Amino acid sequence: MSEISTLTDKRINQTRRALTNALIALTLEKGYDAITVRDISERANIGYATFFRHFSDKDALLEDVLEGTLTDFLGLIRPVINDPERTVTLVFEHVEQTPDPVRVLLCTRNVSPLLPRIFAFSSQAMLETLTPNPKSLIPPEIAAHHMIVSILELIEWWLEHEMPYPPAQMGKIVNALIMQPARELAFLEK
Amino acid sequence: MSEISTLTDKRINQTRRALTNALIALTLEKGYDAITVRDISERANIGYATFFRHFSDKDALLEDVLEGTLTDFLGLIRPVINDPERTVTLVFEHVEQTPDPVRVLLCTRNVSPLLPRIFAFSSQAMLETLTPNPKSLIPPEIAAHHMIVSILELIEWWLEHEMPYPPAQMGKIVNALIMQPARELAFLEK
DNA sequence: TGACTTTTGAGACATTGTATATCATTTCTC
DNA sequence: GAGAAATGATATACAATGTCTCAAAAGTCA
Repeated sequence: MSEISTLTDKRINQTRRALTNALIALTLEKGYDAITVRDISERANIGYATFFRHFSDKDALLEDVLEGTLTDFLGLIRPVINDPERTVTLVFEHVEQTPDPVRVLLCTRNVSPLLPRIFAFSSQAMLETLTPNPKSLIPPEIAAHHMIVSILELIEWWLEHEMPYPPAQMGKIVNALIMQPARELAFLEK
Repeated sequence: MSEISTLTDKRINQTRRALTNALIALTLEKGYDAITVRDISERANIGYATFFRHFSDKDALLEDVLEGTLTDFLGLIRPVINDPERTVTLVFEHVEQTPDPVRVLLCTRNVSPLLPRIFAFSSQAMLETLTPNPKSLIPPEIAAHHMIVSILELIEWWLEHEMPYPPAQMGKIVNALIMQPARELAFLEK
């Protein structure tokens, strides 16, 4: 009973969604550090004490938001992981559709350990797919790390400049500037 | 009198240096968000109220530390700004000599507006030095931004992996992986 | 060295934010 | 409609911030 209702009760879902939306909105307005649990609960029209019935503190709510955002990304790119340009284009299209959670992700980079773990995981996955060139000057771990992290940097630039180029063009740019050079310099041809 | 002694009184310098060192040490131990003004003043062997005679809050002390660190960097690279490999090598040598303030800089990226401003400034300076290739797929602002930001990413990787390659090699790697491709793709030959 | 100035340490205080507990009320599930 | 669960409102303990005061310590400069 109670185990099922914890998942299905409309009030719970509604409360959590309201808190999530409030956190995202307030973080973009004032910055994550500046907002309080009281701010969040007021914006969400939720009692202050009710917040703590769902999340142990502000950081736990953030984790919840980031986890959803990152899960979306991983599901999106998994099917096309071997086509860099297509992967990057899909990522930018997804950012275009829901920019706010991504903005939150970017401006809370150092708060949560989630992003570093996703980076390490993605780098590892990439190293298992490609064959390092033993004669290369560039260690494969550096090339893999560079490919992963630089994409996020360009997403950040793109969002801060109000998405001046369409996702397909960003896919071409990232591929030419980052993916192709890294693959040619550090790995053997497919 | 008071104006001169404000700058020369040994007690002031000693207090500020102790607070600076305490902030760096505690940030690396527990993370910037987790430390309190009381933590800092206790570690520095300074009275709690004395902290506020020097800095309005924790963030102001951090700004002071970061400003010094960034000023060091800018002074270091200014003379050799047109030689990418040498510039990068010097930067990595400097990080090797004083890694702790750089670690603090990296893990407080989103706290202070200083780093974004330095990035914007450096990108602008780079754009004024190089000639964009009008036929390039890649906008020069993206190439410039990429060159600046990616170096910091590799510094972060290098520090987190305990500096596994010497600065000179990191200079070669960064030049081959980032600087050369960006220059060839987005700018005209010097 | 010695007079004078400035900084410091210690403690009190008001304020703000966190996190928990209680209880009547509302809302959902079955 | 009955019972169970979540919510709102309120009270409370606690931790951290930032300000203030005053006596003691340490510096400056003649």
